[in-house]
Amino acid sequence: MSKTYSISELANEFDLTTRSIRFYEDQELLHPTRRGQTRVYSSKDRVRLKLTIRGKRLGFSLAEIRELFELWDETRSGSKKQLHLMLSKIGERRAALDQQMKDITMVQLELESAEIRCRQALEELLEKEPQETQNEEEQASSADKASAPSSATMH
Amino acid sequence: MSKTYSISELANEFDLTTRSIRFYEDQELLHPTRRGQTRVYSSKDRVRLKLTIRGKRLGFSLAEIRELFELWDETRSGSKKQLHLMLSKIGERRAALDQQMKDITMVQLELESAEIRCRQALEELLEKEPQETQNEEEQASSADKASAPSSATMH
DNA sequence: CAATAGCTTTACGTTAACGTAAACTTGTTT
DNA sequence: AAACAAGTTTACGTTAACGTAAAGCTATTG
Repeated sequence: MSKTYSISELANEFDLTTRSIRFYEDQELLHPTRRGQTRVYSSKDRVRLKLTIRGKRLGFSLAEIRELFELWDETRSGSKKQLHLMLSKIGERRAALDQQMKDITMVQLELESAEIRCRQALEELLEKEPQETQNEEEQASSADKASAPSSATMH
Repeated sequence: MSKTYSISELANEFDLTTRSIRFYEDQELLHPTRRGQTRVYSSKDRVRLKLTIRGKRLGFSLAEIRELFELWDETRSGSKKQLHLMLSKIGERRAALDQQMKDITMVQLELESAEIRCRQALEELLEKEPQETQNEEEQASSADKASAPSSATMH
């Protein structure tokens, strides 16, 4: 008997709402069993949830993610035609991800250049306005080598 | 006077609808000038459109893309506080992209393994059912070495 | 035993990113 | 001048991915 999880355990672990998790089930990304009326998630479900989140971060729709899951599941039992179709689908996805890799590289370059520009603008400011008590220097030094974790409120 | 573009020129080049392009303007991603009532796009607008598309492929929302554009624009004129804020935002974005890189790598691995599994299943089929006249063999040979470009309807 | 905690279903609301249609202007071609 | 092409505004419709009540089951805890 491998481990099982409740809906709120998973919700906490992955920082989702239970609503989302039930919604994913609705979209057939998860297939928990039931104990009475309560959902019981297997570790397979947990893995799928993790994969789903990863997929979402990459901009995949839930439908696309589901498609990939189904492909994976049907691999064993597939007919010849099915298998070829799967290979083609997988090829599509891999190509799309290759494109994304390139995109990311480009955007990273842009951001890097923006960062440099930003730092230069800062330096220029510091030259014209030499010292003004500034205790905010901690910031400047800390953000230097690692791209900061940065909590931040965002939106 | 550098080159300018009409809305449909851009729409064709980037395979968008004019509706989308106008919508992007509405969201302040583009700022075309006007000749009469007609929009005239500069090459700067064209670059922004290209960047927008790239951003979208990475799962950025239009609002996020707009934010990045604004950061970039305000870099020159920014105050010290502003500049630090920008650096922080840029750091966020770069961290997110780093995460995406990892995600992609993981998913690529999964897909690769799925592909291998697929090919093995195919081989097993071919062993048990040596030849059966199959005229579906055209398929088999073509999908073999290159992960097909595959146009595909996607949507 | 009544209340609390955690789960459930049902169902309407919301936001982003456009699609789609209607009605109008403006220039160009026949 | 009539018709066509390309552009415009206005506005309502649509889909995905949840949010947000509302109302009810069920176990255990004070």
